[in-house]
Amino acid sequence: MSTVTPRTQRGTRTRSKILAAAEKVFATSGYHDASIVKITECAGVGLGTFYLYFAGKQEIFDEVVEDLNRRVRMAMTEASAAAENRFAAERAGFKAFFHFTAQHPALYRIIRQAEFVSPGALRNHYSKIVEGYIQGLEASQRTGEIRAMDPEVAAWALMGIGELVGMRWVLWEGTEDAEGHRPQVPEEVFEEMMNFIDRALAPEGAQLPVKG
Amino acid sequence: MSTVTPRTQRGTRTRSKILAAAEKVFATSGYHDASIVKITECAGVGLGTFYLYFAGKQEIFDEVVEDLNRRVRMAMTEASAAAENRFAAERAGFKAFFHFTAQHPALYRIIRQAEFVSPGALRNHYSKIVEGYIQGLEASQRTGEIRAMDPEVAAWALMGIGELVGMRWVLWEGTEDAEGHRPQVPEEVFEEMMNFIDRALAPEGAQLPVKG
Amino acid sequence: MSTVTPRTQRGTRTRSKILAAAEKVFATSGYHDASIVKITECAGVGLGTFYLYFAGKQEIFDEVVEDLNRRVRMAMTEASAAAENRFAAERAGFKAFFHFTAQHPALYRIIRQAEFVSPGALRNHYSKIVEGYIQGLEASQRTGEIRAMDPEVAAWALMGIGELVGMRWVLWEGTEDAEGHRPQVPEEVFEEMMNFIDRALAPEGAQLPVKG
Amino acid sequence: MSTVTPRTQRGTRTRSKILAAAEKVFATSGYHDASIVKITECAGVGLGTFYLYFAGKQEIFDEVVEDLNRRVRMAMTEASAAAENRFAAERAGFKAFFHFTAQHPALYRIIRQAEFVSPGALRNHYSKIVEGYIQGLEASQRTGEIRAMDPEVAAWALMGIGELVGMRWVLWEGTEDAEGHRPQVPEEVFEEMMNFIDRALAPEGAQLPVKG
DNA sequence: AATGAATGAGAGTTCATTCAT
DNA sequence: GATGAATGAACTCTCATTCAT
Repeated sequence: MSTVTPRTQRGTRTRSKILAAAEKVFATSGYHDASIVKITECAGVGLGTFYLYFAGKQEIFDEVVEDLNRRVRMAMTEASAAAENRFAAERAGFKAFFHFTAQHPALYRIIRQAEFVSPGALRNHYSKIVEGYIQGLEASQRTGEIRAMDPEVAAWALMGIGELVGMRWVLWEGTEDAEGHRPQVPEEVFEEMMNFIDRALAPEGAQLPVKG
Repeated sequence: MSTVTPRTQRGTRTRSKILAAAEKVFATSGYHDASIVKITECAGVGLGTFYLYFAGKQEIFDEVVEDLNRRVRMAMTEASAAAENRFAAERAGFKAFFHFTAQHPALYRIIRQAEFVSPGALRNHYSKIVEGYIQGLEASQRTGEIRAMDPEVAAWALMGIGELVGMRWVLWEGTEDAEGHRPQVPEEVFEEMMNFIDRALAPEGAQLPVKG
Repeated sequence: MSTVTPRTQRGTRTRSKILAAAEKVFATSGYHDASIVKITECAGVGLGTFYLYFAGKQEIFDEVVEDLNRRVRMAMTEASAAAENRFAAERAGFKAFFHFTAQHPALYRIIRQAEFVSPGALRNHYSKIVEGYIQGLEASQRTGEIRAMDPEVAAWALMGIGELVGMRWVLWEGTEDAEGHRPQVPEEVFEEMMNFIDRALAPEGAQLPVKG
Repeated sequence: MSTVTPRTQRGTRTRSKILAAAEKVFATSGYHDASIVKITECAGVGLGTFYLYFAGKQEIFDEVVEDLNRRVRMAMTEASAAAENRFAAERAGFKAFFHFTAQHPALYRIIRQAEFVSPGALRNHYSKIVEGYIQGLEASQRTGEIRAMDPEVAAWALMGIGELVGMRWVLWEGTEDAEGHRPQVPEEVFEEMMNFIDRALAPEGAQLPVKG
């Protein structure tokens, strides 16, 4: 009995419930402790139902990763797009990233295990995000808003900063509130981080905006 | 039957063999696929022998993490200590980090799974490395070599940069050579990264060293 | 929800499609690997439709067995009936049996699993074929064409010969052609076998017909 | 954790217990209903112990088939060897076959399912037994005790006779006694069968021995 | 000190069957 | 008449851990 794309509305809803449950359970328990039983119980469907829509545990894992990846990129892109200049765009992008992280701790917790679960998914995730950073950096370079540099190296550096700052101040700091959401990065930490980044990217001899 | 500290020289040697095997197997297979059988076979000892020296799988994992952490910090500290100024120290520290990474891919592969295996070990690992960065940054601040800033935020940023650049250019780039070692970060990438960092940390109005 | 005899012509056609599909799938995959999904897919009907016409997997298996049994016996009877004497009838019967086997390998493959799936169906199948042999043997005994003997023992012996010779030379020998049919028993093997049987049955002091 | 040949005496005994239990359970329940749990329970060992000595269900099935095959052939060979002439040898061989069947119904019940479980094992089983028949027939041909014929065809015919007569009178007739053994083929049936065979094989114009 | 046979909880997965549409 | 989404019991197999030797 092979996996199937749902044909009815009811089927589509069921598939979504399972996918959402999987995100939650993977984030809470990690890949290996996330049993199909846990996922289906959390989704409120029978065990066998899982295999109606997914070929197996690894397949749904990949789909969850891809899904989170798509959503976090969209969140970042939308936030940046609304900004007036590169400073604002940068800030908005990181803000959106931390906001998403706070609401979907799954992003971190899931990605960091992917190394052995699904190496392809892992690389794909990071590569796609880096791609977004690169495009932004290249655009800013063309307008002279940032200095000349290899955008790829800078992109990985920016992602590294976001990743560990997010881990430290969103994931570790404090615990979830009643709705399972986490606090944002504190304002002063965020400013320090943005200052760090702005200086790293600033054109030769530029005047940095003064905050506060 | 509780774990035992080896009393004889032979016992000490056996324990070390198992620990070394565990590092290798965890790095190759990941925590969950690393069975005790694999570890003991790799170490060339009987299955039961494992439980003579370790309380269980999670315990030896923690010990491997701690061991790697101690060694990478020592490598970074030693490299930095020999440097003449903060620029050189910074460069030497990152060089040492990438060098260690290249020779012990286990560091990454193991750490990134620790989230669910042993959260304490994970935080401990990052915190200790950050601690080293903070001390270095504070010292440089006192001598005025770097600008005023919150050293903790900068420390996490630096660690993030090292982590993702290392992942991208050491772990992913190219494959292992015959001895299982990996290539270093390419020179030009390293320079771009250091330039990024130097600018981020530089005091107001400082002249950055020009790289030939 | 109980099984239903089709009331419409459409229903009758559907039921037949499923039965034919079941014969094919049972023969190809064996009883246990023949899922209801496979059968209904092969029949080109929905899964649920199966239970409209059959109470379950075992029931349709029994019906397939019975169906094959009826058809093979009819083939053998018709072939024998047209023959002029017992020699010819005998030959014609075995020929028909092998011919049917060649076109319906399902006969063997299905029957041989019936032991645990449906013991009753198994015994019924063999018993009915034996019954046919017995009637033929008794008739020949009355005309003196064959010697005095217990017809039941002889009948089982004949069936055993046919079964294993068929397995060896029809089922195993060569592969199916484009239409999924199998080659007949080679002429010389068939003659050897008939010679074996003729001698076993021949009246005291009889002259056997010389072949070739 | 891969399968292992037992190194200790205890291990050897355990492996044998499991193998014996498997024969019994396969014979009683058939391949598909014979779960590993049933087998290990019947053997009085833990579930996991099974996988210490066997790679899986199919592997132990093959081994059981091979084991039964070896034993039935040895029983037949030994019985025949002690006989004074081909008549006696033939009778002794079939007697031994039925005797073995009576004590190991597993032989039939297991073999007949092998078609889909392990086709190789099935062919191997029949081929090896046929090989024994062929050798006996060829020897008798050389001494002139039986007529000229293709020994392979005759061998398959003999095996077919034994198989179905055994099925009918040993397996089906009556039920097991307290020790799980089955009654022999009735004397008169056996004589009828041997008479059938003797005539089929007898040299031209031979006098058949008259049975009192 | 060292070993490896033994264990069983728990994992992922399949599929005959039911039933609302 | 026809459908396919939903179910859960039951299966095979893995592996951390114990313990007698």
